[in-house]
Amino acid sequence: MSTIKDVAKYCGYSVATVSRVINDDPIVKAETREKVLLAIRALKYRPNLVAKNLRTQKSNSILVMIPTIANPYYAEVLRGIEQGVKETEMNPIIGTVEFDPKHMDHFLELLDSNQADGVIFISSSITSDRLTEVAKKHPAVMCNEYFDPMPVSYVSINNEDAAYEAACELANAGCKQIAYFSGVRDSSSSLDRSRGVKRAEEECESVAVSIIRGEDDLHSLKNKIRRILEENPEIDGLIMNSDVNGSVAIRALVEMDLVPGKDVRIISFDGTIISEITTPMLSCVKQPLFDLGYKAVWLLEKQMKEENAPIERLILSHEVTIRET
Amino acid sequence: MSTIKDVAKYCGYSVATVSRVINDDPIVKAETREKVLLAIRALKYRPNLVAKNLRTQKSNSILVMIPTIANPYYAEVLRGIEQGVKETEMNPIIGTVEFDPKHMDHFLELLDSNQADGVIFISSSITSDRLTEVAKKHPAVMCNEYFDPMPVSYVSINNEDAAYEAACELANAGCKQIAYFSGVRDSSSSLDRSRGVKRAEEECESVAVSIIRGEDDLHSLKNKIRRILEENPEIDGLIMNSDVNGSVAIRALVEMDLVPGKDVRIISFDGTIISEITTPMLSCVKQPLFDLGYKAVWLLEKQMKEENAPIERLILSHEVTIRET
DNA sequence: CTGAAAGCGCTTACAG
DNA sequence: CTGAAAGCGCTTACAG
Repeated sequence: MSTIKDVAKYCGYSVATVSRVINDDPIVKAETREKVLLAIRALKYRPNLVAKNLRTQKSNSILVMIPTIANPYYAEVLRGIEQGVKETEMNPIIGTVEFDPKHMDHFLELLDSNQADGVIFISSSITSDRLTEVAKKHPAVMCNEYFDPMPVSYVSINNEDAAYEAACELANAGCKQIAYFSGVRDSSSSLDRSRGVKRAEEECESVAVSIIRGEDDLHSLKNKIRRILEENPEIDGLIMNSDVNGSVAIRALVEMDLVPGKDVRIISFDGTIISEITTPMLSCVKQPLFDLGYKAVWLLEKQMKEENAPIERLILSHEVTIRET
Repeated sequence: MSTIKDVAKYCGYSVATVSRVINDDPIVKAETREKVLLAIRALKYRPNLVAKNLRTQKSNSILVMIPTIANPYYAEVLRGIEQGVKETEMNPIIGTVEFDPKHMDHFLELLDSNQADGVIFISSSITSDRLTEVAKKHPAVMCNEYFDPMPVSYVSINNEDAAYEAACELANAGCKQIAYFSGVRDSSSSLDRSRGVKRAEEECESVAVSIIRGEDDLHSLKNKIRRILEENPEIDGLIMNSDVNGSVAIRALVEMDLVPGKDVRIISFDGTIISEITTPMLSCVKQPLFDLGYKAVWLLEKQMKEENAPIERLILSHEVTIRET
């Protein structure tokens, strides 16, 4: 590989001038630029970004922490992040936590060892304490979750409204008794959604809502749904906190000889591809996943540009999509 | 952030000695090591890996090219890659091509600009010509696909055998007329699978097999399946080249009032989570996705260690899992 | 066993 | 408008 020195020698200018050409410094004479460019092409020169990063004390990378990659939900958010990052010529380093704090520490090291300039935490990929610690030293933003009150920018949908609307939608379709299966952990989104379904219960007197804690694995969840449904045959509406869990609800119903969308309606959160490949297709609360990721990068950039940039809270709009359940 | 110089000053040794301690050089006296370690802890020193990388002329990162992240199939392979990479203390840089050559070039630049030391191409994330070019300059391996003959290591399952077994499985279950829906592009796996189903047709005289080219989007595929099934009502077995496409087959059957797994059997490739969340659950050819990724890293490491390491072709074993279709 | 010094490939104030 | 030189934070042959 040729270096900047080789280029300088080849075209007869100094490395300083070559550097200026590479960095589009308008101060260099047009004629000089041409000659340097010619040399660069002739030698197939590529700047060594490691050297540049060392010199400029930036890594040009941001860390993206996600709970797990094995979920189309996060994949879609990542696509938005990649788009955002690309526009700023940075590289994303994807850290999949897989619910293991050791993994998290491993990735957060990258911030301290100058391999990443900032970090985006997607969903519940970090604890409140740990975030406080990290955010003190490095630019950080949250995506899809938040800790209140904490001086960290975030982007999310309004989960309370979304859950409220989902419950109203079911009520309008004639449901009298709705069960909301929440997440397993008390995340902000989970709590907000609970608040939303409760508000729906208060506002429309025709409907009753119960909140049920979910299960981590699909099989336990399916059994739990069946049990709840057997014990409460009056339940005719289900709100599931993810599309995968929505698919589990379909299965539970089918096993009980109930028809999803007829005997029991289902609305699931997220609107990933999962909600489109089930039969029947899941009605869902569509989150703007791509945009959530994209905006997270945008927020992070602001934090990285200014030392004391103001904290921002961004709420994107969702959409309740009624399909076949 | 403190640097190696600060540490040296703090403990009274030279930066050279501190460097040796950091790198576990056994030559330093135990007593010295202790004192240096104390200083490192006192100053919360973290080595700047960018500097180290520049000095040692390695990036400590490998590039992982995938067609798209929005697919549980690739997500699972990535998990294996992450595991492998972690064990070698490298970082993966994930490049999602999204079927856009511009994206690919963007990521391949990382190799030339010293930000990555080697590259793994997952599935059909590159063309044969481009790979030849890249492999000349950088360590490279392929995962799940291959180009023959080409001096590049790869890891894959035996797709021909897998498709053969899937077809035999359907034949044993009583199917007389099988349709194999292949991929849209002529990848090695697609071709090998076609060969496999043809071999099954030759060997068991009781069954006929037709090969049908798939469609890129789900809706077109569903319509195509319906059309084929309407024109050929004797078809009683379907082999789909992905779980997502398997789910589309389920939907097509249900819309035609056919019962998946009874009127028409389905075996889909891959065995991702998708195959577990459909109702009925898809029978499938389970690929060792995690191991495929893990072994790809292992192969790449060998290529990176030695300039002229021999080319290896690794075939991992698959498994036909019969569930409800 | 330890240290002084060169050097990895860049950028950037400073001088001219 | 261009160049000489310092320096980013490390590693490593070499000398002692």
